[in-house]
Amino acid sequence: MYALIDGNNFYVSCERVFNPALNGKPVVVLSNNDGCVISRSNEAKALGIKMGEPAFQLRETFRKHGVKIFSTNFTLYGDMSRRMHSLLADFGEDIEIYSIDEAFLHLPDNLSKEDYLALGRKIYSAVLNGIGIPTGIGIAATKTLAKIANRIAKKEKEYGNVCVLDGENEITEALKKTPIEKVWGVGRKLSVMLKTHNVGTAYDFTKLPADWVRRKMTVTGLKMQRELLGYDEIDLDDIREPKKSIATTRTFGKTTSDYGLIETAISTFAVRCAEKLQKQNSIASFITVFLRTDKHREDEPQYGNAYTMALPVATSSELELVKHAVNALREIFREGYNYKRAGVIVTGISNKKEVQPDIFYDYDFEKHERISNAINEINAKYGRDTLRLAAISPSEKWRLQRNFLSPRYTTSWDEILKVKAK
DNA sequence: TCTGGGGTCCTAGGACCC
DNA sequence: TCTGGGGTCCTAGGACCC
Repeated sequence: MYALIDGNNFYVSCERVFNPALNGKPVVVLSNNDGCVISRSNEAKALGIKMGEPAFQLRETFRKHGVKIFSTNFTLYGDMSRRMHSLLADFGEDIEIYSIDEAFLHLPDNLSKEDYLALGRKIYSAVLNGIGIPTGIGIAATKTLAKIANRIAKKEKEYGNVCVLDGENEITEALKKTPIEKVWGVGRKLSVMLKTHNVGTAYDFTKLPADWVRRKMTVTGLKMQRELLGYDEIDLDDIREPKKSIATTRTFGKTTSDYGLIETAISTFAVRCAEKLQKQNSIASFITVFLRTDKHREDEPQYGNAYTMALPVATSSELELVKHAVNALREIFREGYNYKRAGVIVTGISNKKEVQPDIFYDYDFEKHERISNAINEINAKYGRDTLRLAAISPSEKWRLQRNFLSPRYTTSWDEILKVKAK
């Protein structure tokens, strides 16, 4: 059996932990550049605010209903996530962390329904009391069914945030009231396709012939169907496993046609990729650089391009990645366009112990590693970018706009919550 | 003025091998 | 006239997730 635990409206809940005056009020968290809504309190959802809706279109709604607005504070959310997952780990050896606010916990197989329910409530209280985040908990035999249970736990008040799906009739009932587009793995395209074949619910989907599902939806669809029928099919990569691709990409606060500015941005993204690689002890063998203009500005000339190159030697060195990223950028940069978005992606990732020296390329892996380590140590002690490559600049114009940022309550001594005595 | 960021998996089809 | 068979590896692109 699996329990799927996820934080309710996670980013909003993180903000509320340190600012209880937000309870009961409409609250939203915005994406980078304060662009789109990416987390909403229940009160904000009730106002009709949609996931991903652009903030500028909502200004009137925000004003009229006094919606509390926050910029993303990933430092805070990431730290709260780490704390939540470590609380969950107390309830079982096997935990698969699926995202910043979700984890699957492996539970013993032969408990009674009452015992699963009691365990679910215990987990709920542990997280709420431990870090102040309310959760939804779904318990069932497969991950896909646990997702469905989780949705019911949150949606139907009488469940009190915990739903156990055990027993054939109960599972059938749950599948019948789950619209097909709410099934884990069915997105916009597939739900449209399935509806034209008269599949409206998860239950209808389980009744389709397996070979039809295989043909129309590949093995992914087949696994989904089997999961709904109670066969455990989906294995997740643990989030602590090394990543297979690493990206740093940004939408600029303002568009720019200035090559120098973009080179600085790309160099900074390359350094961030290097840091992420080093953190998981990996090296990358390919680098991709892309840039594009603002696709929403139909009145302006559009251009977008990407360039992928094999690195001469797999590496995690910021010096090497910046050098090659800039070379890649020169391949695709064109004068006369206003660029809005750019990024660096590294792939072909392996463990750093597997570095293959190239006798034709002058590269001293150990020397680069010593440099990286020295930079990391200094910055860990004195703050990010205290020591940095001249190619990057911490205060450039492409920087994010974050006008509604909350303090980093849990990770910065300067920003810790202050309690005043009267 | 103003529209996020970072991932995974799967398949088809081309290049290449013997 | 007639042009094999069986494989691997890689990449782009599409679909999905939070």
